[in-house]
Amino acid sequence: MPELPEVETVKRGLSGLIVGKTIAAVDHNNPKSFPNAEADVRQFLYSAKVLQVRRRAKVLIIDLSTNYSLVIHLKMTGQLVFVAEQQTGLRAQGSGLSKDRNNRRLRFGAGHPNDSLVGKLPDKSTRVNIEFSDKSHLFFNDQRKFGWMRLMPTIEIENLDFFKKVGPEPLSDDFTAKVFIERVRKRVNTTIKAAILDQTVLAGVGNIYADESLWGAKIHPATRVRDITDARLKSLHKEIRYVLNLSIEKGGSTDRNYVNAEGKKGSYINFARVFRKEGKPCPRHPDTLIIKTRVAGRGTHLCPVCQKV
DNA sequence: CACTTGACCTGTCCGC
DNA sequence: TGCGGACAGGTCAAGT
Repeated sequence: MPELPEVETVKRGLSGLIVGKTIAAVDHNNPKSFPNAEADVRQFLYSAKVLQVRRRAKVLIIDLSTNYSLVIHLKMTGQLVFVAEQQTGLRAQGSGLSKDRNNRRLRFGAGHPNDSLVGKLPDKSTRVNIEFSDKSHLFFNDQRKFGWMRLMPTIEIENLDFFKKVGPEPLSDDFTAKVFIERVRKRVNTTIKAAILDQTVLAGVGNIYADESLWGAKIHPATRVRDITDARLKSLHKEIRYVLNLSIEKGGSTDRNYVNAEGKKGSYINFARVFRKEGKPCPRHPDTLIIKTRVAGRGTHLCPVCQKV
């Protein structure tokens, strides 16, 4: 599920919600989702204070006062949701929950657009339940169990294989068109979609923003990198930064599972031009319909008129 | 080495 | 309704 904008949105939300809190207890039920031994959990997690929340690529890092960190990858269906102490009538602002005249929370059935997970957790997808000393909770939910949360010394994070190999942050000032073109050209013989999905080329782009940026740059996702001009790649660089920034502004994309730190959905999907728009008109060519095909083993959306191989 | 394909899981949706 | 198969936003390992 979550790509860079979704993870960034969770990071920003969590920063304002858990920094300064002290961990009091931790529950976990699946070694794939949370592999650490109990002894380490007790020693480095219990009584630890949250110092800061960071993001690198699609990975979240919660730094603790014990010089340990929680490193989290949400993969396809992971969620990190904070729930304040008591769900009383007067809740913290911005929770996204609808309320009736008496300021009580309204109940919604599953799938309602205004539905929220807050008040329903933990549930059967909860893999880790962190309780803070003020009785608030941070839940790590993950339906498909692809994601993970692990406790490790802060200083060792950079030595993880993933961090040693991962490419530059696409929204950093250093990530110029020149840098992008140099890196993407190392993947001469593959398709441009596979190249920008490759986290060692650049960090953070997943299936949604790959399709969205390729449409923006008018490049067919199956085009071989060697067949694309520098001018087109320069345009793609700009589009990648544009769609990522726009999505962060909209709180990310909720296609199925994604929710932010308050259990609320993102709205980028409402602004998408091609992703999940198969059968809808292309914004540039209202007479042409967006099609869905398969490129780089992934569902791929494109306009057959403005994106030619 | 560069590149592609399946595996990891659970849930949902679609066609029969 | 039930059942089988395809598919879902990400990475890896194993294959060519």
